[in-house]
Amino acid sequence: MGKQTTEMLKGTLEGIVLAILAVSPAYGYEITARLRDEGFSDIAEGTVYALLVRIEQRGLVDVEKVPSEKGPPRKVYTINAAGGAYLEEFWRTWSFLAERIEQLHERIERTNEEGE
Amino acid sequence: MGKQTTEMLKGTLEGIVLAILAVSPAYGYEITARLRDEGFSDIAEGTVYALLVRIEQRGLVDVEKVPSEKGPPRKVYTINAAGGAYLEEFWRTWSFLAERIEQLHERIERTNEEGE
DNA sequence: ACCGGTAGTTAGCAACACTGAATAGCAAGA
DNA sequence: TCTTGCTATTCAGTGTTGCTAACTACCGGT
Repeated sequence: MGKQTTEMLKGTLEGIVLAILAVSPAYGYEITARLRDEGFSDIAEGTVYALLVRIEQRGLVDVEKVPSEKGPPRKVYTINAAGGAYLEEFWRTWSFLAERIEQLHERIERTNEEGE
Repeated sequence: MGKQTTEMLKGTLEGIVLAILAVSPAYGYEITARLRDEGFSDIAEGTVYALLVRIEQRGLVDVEKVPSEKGPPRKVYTINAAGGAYLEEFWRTWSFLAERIEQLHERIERTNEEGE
């Protein structure tokens, strides 16, 4: 994966995972798969598991152990009230950043056009 | 500044600064000021200077020392060809990420509406 | 008995933004 | 003169984050 992507995921991956959990509860392995489906093809499994541990420790999600038919028990994560609040804050921060960056992008596009 | 903002800036601040330099060359102190004008009110000066050192070492910018009338000499940074290529890659990465996240956001908005 | 898919854990690493302090030049006011 | 204030840059140390790589563990089919 591009190095830029890696760096850009810092600070956003957490929100992305919480957003996925806001759609419906899920366990680690499943989340990794959903991320792949979403287009984040190369996110390491280890990364997701580590992230889940973090958001659990911060109390943003509730966890339930569910036996699996084909493997060790799953840890199913459900976003809770604190997680919901955190996610809202995430959207606000994201919107702010996205707006600024889009503005910059457009300004540069215009500058380039004028220069041609 | 919010902790989320700090984390989200990782990977994007570099692109933002390069984008600012793509508009016109500038020196560190000035860049900090421009960032404030852009709405990034609380980016530490030290952060900007450290970032400038990094992108200089990677050869993304050219540097010229210019005497200042009111203080020590300025280091004026100009984006070069390598920096331009890097910036383009940045826009691609950003667009990809922004698209995915917007999709997720919209999906959740819809989910919430249905639930009401 | 072995292999492949499912599921999770852990240790160590590199990159990045922040804090806080230090350095340095110059101008205007007490 | 001394000091305050603005301009301008540098540096050491910290915390968070995502990645890599290896390991454990459970199950079914060959």
